[in-house]
This record gives sequence, C-alpha cells and structure tokens, in this order.
Amino acid sequence: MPEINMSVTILDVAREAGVSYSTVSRVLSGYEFVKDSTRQRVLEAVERLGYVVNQQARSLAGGKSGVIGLLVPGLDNSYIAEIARGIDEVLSKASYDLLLYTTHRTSTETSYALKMTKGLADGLLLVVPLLTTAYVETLREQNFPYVLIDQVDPSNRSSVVDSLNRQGAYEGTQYLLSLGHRRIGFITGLMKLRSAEDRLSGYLAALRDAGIPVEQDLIQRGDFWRKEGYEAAERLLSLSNPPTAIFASNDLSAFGAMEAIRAYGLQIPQDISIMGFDDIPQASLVYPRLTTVRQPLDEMGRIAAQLLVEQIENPDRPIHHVTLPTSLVVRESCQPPRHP
Amino acid sequence: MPEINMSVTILDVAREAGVSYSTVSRVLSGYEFVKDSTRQRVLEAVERLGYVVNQQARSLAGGKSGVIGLLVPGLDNSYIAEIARGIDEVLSKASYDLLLYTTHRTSTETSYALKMTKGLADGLLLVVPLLTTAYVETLREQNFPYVLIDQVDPSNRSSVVDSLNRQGAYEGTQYLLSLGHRRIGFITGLMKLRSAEDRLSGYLAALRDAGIPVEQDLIQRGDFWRKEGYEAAERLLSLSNPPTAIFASNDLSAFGAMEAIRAYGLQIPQDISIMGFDDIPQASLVYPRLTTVRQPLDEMGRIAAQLLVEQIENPDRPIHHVTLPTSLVVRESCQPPRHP
DNA sequence: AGCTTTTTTGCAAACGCTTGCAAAAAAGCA
DNA sequence: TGCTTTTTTGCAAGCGTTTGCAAAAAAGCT
Repeated sequence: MPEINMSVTILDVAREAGVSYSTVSRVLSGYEFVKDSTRQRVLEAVERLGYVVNQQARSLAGGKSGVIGLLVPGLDNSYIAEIARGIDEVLSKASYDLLLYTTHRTSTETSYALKMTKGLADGLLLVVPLLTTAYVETLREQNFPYVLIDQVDPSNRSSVVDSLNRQGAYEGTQYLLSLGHRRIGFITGLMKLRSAEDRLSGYLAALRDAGIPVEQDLIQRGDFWRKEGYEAAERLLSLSNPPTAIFASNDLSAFGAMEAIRAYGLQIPQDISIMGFDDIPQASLVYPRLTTVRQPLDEMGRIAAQLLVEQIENPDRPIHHVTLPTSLVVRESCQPPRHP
Repeated sequence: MPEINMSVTILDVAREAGVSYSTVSRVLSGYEFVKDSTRQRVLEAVERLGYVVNQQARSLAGGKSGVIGLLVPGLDNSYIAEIARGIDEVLSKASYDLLLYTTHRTSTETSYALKMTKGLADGLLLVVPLLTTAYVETLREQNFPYVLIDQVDPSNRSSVVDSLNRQGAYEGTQYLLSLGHRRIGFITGLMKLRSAEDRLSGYLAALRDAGIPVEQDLIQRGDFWRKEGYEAAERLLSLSNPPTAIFASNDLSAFGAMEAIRAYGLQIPQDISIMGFDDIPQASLVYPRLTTVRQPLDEMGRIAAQLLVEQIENPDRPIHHVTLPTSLVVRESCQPPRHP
C-alpha cells in the first residue's frame, strides 16, 4: 500500500473506483451532486493508490491552483518575515498555499509577477513593489487579483494596505522633541517609495509645528538598508554641529546608524539618541533596545491576505485602501540630550 | 503594440508568423533545425504580440519548468537568507528561477515537496528538512533531483551539503577553554537534527580532550530558536554554580541567551562570555558583537545549487556529500573569566 | 538530371485535469 | 402507474504546450 505514488493519475483512481475520471474530479472538488457511496469509493481509491493531483494540469484545465503568490524584494529583512506571518495565518485558514518569490534582482519583479498570473497562482500579494506602473496595469487589465502592501498605486486603482507613515514619523519626531532634542538628524528611506516620502514629511511637519527651522544637512539619504544607514549616520556625525538624536526611516537603517555611532566612539543613548521605524523583532534584540515607531506588520499581512482572498472569491468586489495606525514603542535608545 | 499580453497563446504567434505552433515551440526551445529566417519571423511575432509562455502547459506537455524549488523551515532567520543568497547566485547564472516554499507548519513539508515534483519545479533544495525519511524516499524512487542542505540522509543515498559542525563546536569550545573558562554552559539545537548532535558532540569531545569532566547541568536543551535560547540560558544562570561562559548551538539561541544574561543584571563579556554558531549578519550587529563559529552559509547554498543543476542535467550523476569547513570568528562577546 | 542525404516543417497525439451538456437514474407527486 | 423534476454520471471537448514521426524541401554528390 503506497502512502504516496507520484505516477498515479486521475485515470488510475477512476479505474480503481469504477467510475469515470470526471466523477473523481467532481469528488475532489467537492461538487455537491455526487452520491455519498460513490464519493466514499473514490476517496478510498485515492488513499489506496496514493494519488497526488497534478497542479499544472489542474490549472491548465481551468481549475484554481489554490496558491497565492507573494512577491517580496528580498529575504534578509525581518520586516518581510513579519508580514509573511500575518499573511500565512489568513491563507492557511482559507486553505491557500503561499508561494514566495524573491526579487532581490529588480529585473525579475515584472517577469515573476507575470509568470504567476498564468495559472501558477490565483492571486498576488506585492510587498513594497518598486515597479508598480509597468505590470500592475497589466494585472488590472487581465482582472488578475492582487493587493499592494506598503506601497500605493499612483493611479489609485489598486487595493492597498499600508500604515500611517506620516503620522508615525510626526509622533516619533515629537517624542524626540519632547525629550528636549532640537537637532534631530533624519535618515530617509528609498525616496521613490511612498512610505519614505511620508516619513520624511511627518518629520518635517513635526519640526515646523514646533517652530524649529529645517536644516538640510540634518537630512541624509538612505535606502532602508543597514549599510546606507551606517553611511548616512557617518555623514550626520561628521557635521560641525552634529545632531543630538537620529531618527532613521526604518529599523534596519537605525541598526546601521547605531554601528556608526559606536565606531565614532559615542554611546547610545548617553551621547546620541536613536530611533527607528517598523519595530521588527531585532529592535528589541539590539542593545540598548531600540525605541521605534511600530507598524503592525503582521496585521498588514493579515488584512492584505483577507482583501485578496475576498477579491478572488468575489471578483466584482471594489478596491479597498486600508491604512493602519502606527504607535510609538519607547525602549532604551533615547534620552534627553546632554546639553539642553 | 502591447509590451505584454497575457491572453496571447502560441497559436496566435504561429498565425502571426505564418508557421505552425510546433515551429514556434521549436524556436523558443532553441532547437537547431529551424531556418534562420523562420526563427527571425517567429521572434518578431512574439515581440509584436507580447507573448508570455504558459508555464503550466509547458510543464504538462513534458518541458522543463526552469524552476528550482527551495523548501525552508521558516523565514525569520537570516541563516536561510544567507543560504538563499548563494543558491540564487548560481541559479541565476544557470537561468533557473528560484521558487521558495516555507514550511513553518511542519505538516506542509511533505505536501509542498511532493507538489513540487509534479512539474512545478525541475529540482528541489531542502534546507534543514525535518521529515527526511517520509518523502525523500519517494523523491528518490521517482528519480526527482534534490539536494539536502545541513541535514544528512540516514540511508546515505542523497546528495548533501553540510559543514564540519562537530569540528567547529570542538574549536569553539577549545577557544573558550583557552581563555580560561572551565565551566562552559552549552545550549543545544533541536536534537532530532544531525547538526545539533554534531555540535554537542564537538563540545563534549573538547571537554574530554582537555580532561574536564562533563557536567550534565551545564548542557541545556534548545531548539535553535531565540526564545528557547533565552530559557536555556535562564536555567544555566540559575544554577548554584553557574557557568562563566555559554556556548549556544546557533546565533539565534545566543541572542536569546544574551537577553537572559542582561535580564539577570549581568554584563557581557565581563560577567559571562557568550558564543554562537553560524555567523549570520546579526552576529556583528548585536552589542557586544558576537564571537561565533562561522558556517559558510552562502557557499553551502552555492554548492548545493551547483550539485542540483548538475544532477538535473546529468541524471546518471552519482550522489555527492560535500562538507565545508567552519571557522572561528572572534569578536567582543568573550573574554577570560573573572576568577580563573 | 537523378539519386541520396540532410534540413525543415506540419500533423497528430499526448500530457492530466476541468467542465458543459445530455443521457440515465432516482425521487417526488398526483 | 405515469409524468415531472431532481440528482447523478459519463462523454467529449478543451486548456496551451511539447515532441515523435513522416512528408516536403533543400542541399550535396555523381
């Protein structure tokens, strides 16, 4: 009795159960008009023979693959893992498999997305996609279900899940101001992404509302990755009048900045305070533990997956834009400046 | 002129180019006996119509998918990202796409692996699989190409890439001994995995060779994850005669132990030294930076991908077992004990 | 120019499944 | 019991591609 036999086809099951292969197909798809005794016979034959469906054939023949594609920019960022966790929670309940494609080479983003629309996946979740205009239009034209996560669609015709980036950065900056910091360095994210823009905008708004003039030297370019965060922090620290605090656009950049601060022989938070954005698990792992603006990443994943599943099951469903609140998580990386 | 049109099939291209669809297929697969002018005509039609192949149909009809499946236990561990990086480097050169399946729910490991054998992928890379006996036998019987990474096959009939776990742990323990530590706590990995066994074995061998008796209380169970590392360290620290150093079976466990040490009000490395295993990127990010035994993770991925690609292209190729050396990376988390 | 060999191409079958339609069987009703 | 409606099932076509085989065309040789 084989547990699993890869060479068994639906024809073998049909023969074993004494029915047509279309009846086998109907049993497996849960079609209601199948006699119970027939269903039983088929299921027993499936088990006896160790039948595994050929997903390719099923997709080609018009069935649903039962797979959701998740397109992420890379793996070495817990931000992705946190979102994926929320996604997986919803998808497992809805009996979908999650298929992950990484696009650390940007050129693959389009080709992967389009590959997935050809029967490989029933829908697509796009995490911080860079090239939205190129293929999202194609996805929409083909009525292929997709949801954008932490990135907006300039044409406002996509379902999107993101968070209050601007508000979060505003509050984070306010917190640093409330500690007495007046020279607050800011490390941007990748500025072609809307989240990076919004976070910078929140920082600028908080300064303006506090009547503090913006100093361009205190704003340094980053790209959301640690290495650029290190370099941006270096530039901030080498100013003739360096900041007393640094607000990095995400936790990874903050980690890089922390390294630069230490390489400068300075102490966190005694000499310079540091704040991040995201609250990935490592934020509470580094020492001192990072004060950060929290994005509910797993909830973002959850909601995106729900939107997508609903869209697949109700294709006429209107698009949604869900924006989640951020919250400030105060840990040990910030304190009042040495000289007020 | 559409850039990409998802609804174009090979029939449309054939019509547009004035040839049969089998000629189109031959052109796309690089078959040598096609007239150059015909080839040109077909390629222009492909471009003009924005044709994208249906991968499902291609797989079903007997073609290669050009996809390698990567089965990993979870995403929130940079160990995986590092291995994936090496894999991706080789696969992109060999023009294979990488398809990642996560199995944080163990029950999906078997079903994902078997799904992939049905035309979805041309080969499979299995990273620290837990359930090797159940389906690896099936993969082998079906002559489906696969390589195990950082896990052995008890039957010794699989291609495997791993590292000198025992030797690495031996040298790590020796290093702590050379600093003067005589009470060295050890946090195990998940003991059903060979790497966990080997690392414990290396620790024990180093103690034995140094003539130091093994104390069972100094060996605490972990599972390679941070939380268990925290708890194992708590147990070590609450001993009446606690260790002066802790050797954790992997970096994640070491991070958890670092947290426990701090929660105990102790300082690293002044009060207690800590060592990990893997050298994931975070090891040089935590403070103090972690001394650890380095596994060349990206090289493991590279070699595994090479073995797999070669196996796919030469099915008669014999199995290989490649074991890579580890190396000690001394950073700032260890120093001689306070009282020799 | 005719014959042989090589190149080129289309036909047809196949891959493993889903599903519309119609026929057969069963159930319900008067 | 006969008629109507509902349930159950198999037939046949199709999905989009690959590939073996044979026919047609071209090239090579005498």
